[in-house]
Amino acid sequence: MDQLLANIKIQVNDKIYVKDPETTTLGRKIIKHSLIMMDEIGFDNFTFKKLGELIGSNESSIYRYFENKHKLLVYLSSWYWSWIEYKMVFATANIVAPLDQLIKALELVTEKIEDDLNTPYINEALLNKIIIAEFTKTFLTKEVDEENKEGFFLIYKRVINRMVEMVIQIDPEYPYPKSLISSIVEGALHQHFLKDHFKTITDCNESTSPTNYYTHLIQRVLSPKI
Amino acid sequence: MDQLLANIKIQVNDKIYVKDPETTTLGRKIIKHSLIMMDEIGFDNFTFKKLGELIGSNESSIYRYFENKHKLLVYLSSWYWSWIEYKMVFATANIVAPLDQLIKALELVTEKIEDDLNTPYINEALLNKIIIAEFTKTFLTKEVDEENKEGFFLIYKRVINRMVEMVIQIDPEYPYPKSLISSIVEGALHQHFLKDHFKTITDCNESTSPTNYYTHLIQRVLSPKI
DNA sequence: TTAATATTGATAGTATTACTATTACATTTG
DNA sequence: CAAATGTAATAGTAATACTATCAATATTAA
Repeated sequence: MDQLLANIKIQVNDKIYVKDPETTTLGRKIIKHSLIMMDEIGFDNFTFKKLGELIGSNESSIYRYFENKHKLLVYLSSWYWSWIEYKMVFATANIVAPLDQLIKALELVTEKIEDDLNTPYINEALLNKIIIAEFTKTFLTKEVDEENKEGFFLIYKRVINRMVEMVIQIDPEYPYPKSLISSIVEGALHQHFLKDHFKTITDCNESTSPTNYYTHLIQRVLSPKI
Repeated sequence: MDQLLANIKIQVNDKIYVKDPETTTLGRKIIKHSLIMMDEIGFDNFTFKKLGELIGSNESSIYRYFENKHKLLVYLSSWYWSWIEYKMVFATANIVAPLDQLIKALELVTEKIEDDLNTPYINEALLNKIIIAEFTKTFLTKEVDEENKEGFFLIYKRVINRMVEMVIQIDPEYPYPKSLISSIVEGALHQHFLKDHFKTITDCNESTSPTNYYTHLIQRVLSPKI
């Protein structure tokens, strides 16, 4: 699986960028350092001018890759969910029992991520931190419906629907499979945030992870058919 | 309860504002019209200049009430959760069984809100829409830890902890009461958003509400002691 | 009632952001 | 080697996010 990833290009909707950043040195530099910078100062304080200074490139050169910083964040998010989807497909392919599949998939979307060394210019650990802190900002905008029509959130929704299928297999009678999964995927990011900033309203900490909480939850919520 | 609310002032941490907007005509105008405007154009496009034009006041006059638009959003959120807390305390006061209490509280935090006519310059239906679309932006910032220390999110956390207490009463053995409630409160807002924008990843719609989903969920997750 | 004080409005000004446009030069590719 | 593509530098615009000052008006306290 690790080696496979080295040869496969993560697919991102080409309407998100002006020019594919994966194809040039500057493009890859933009991605790599935008991760570092967004993690450090946050999306709100991040600007193309600052990024340009950091990588020793002109602001206008960055605009040749991304229309604006919002699109860059959408790109990073798409990349992230595409990478998660890829891992999910492989990690669950050999698992027969749907419940075990779901538990595995759950682990992938709720665990803290470590850097995947197969992607040299993307630090997944950083990207995961950015997703936790910034992902909701990609869709909490007035333009969400247009961008959704353009397919900006397709991969994210596909990841969720893959897990929904597992739920339906496990317990066809369960009435809210979509809401269950969408609230888990979003909720896991939120629990990671709480653990770092609002410790008094979460049980997650060093020893208990969002993965533990949600694994326990689905086992109580779903009634596997025998 | 309705009459009571008319006489009680919703308390908001006074570090959030420069000058209490509830005490003057202009202040109340700022609140009332910021709701209308934020609902219409969204928080990101909202500026004090535009608000000033709308209410026929100078931009600088608005800065006398709020340092910036972020603080205004924090104010509106605090007000919202304070109002929810108030309703929760009254609505659950006469209920004996903790499970019934929790179901009632759950209803309050997950249902779609209608305007409460006791607060003439706050339209709660609008405020609820703004909370759904913008609330996470109040804490997904680099300043969250400082602002948390200042007590900006106290009421929100108190609402959650009230419900956590109910969960502990219902099922003292349940290992994740805080994560359960924090993920429900946040998740309910998210489900409302999905129902309006990403219909393919939620079961919520005209006939099924987030309240239905979460009421069903807690009954499966919690095992009431007998 | 008058004087002091608080509130608001108007104007102006600054630094930063979020871009767009143009030109020139460098590098890669066919 | 010519064309296409990529990159850098400069300049410029409109909007944003404020801050400061001062005059006009409303409120309140002596």
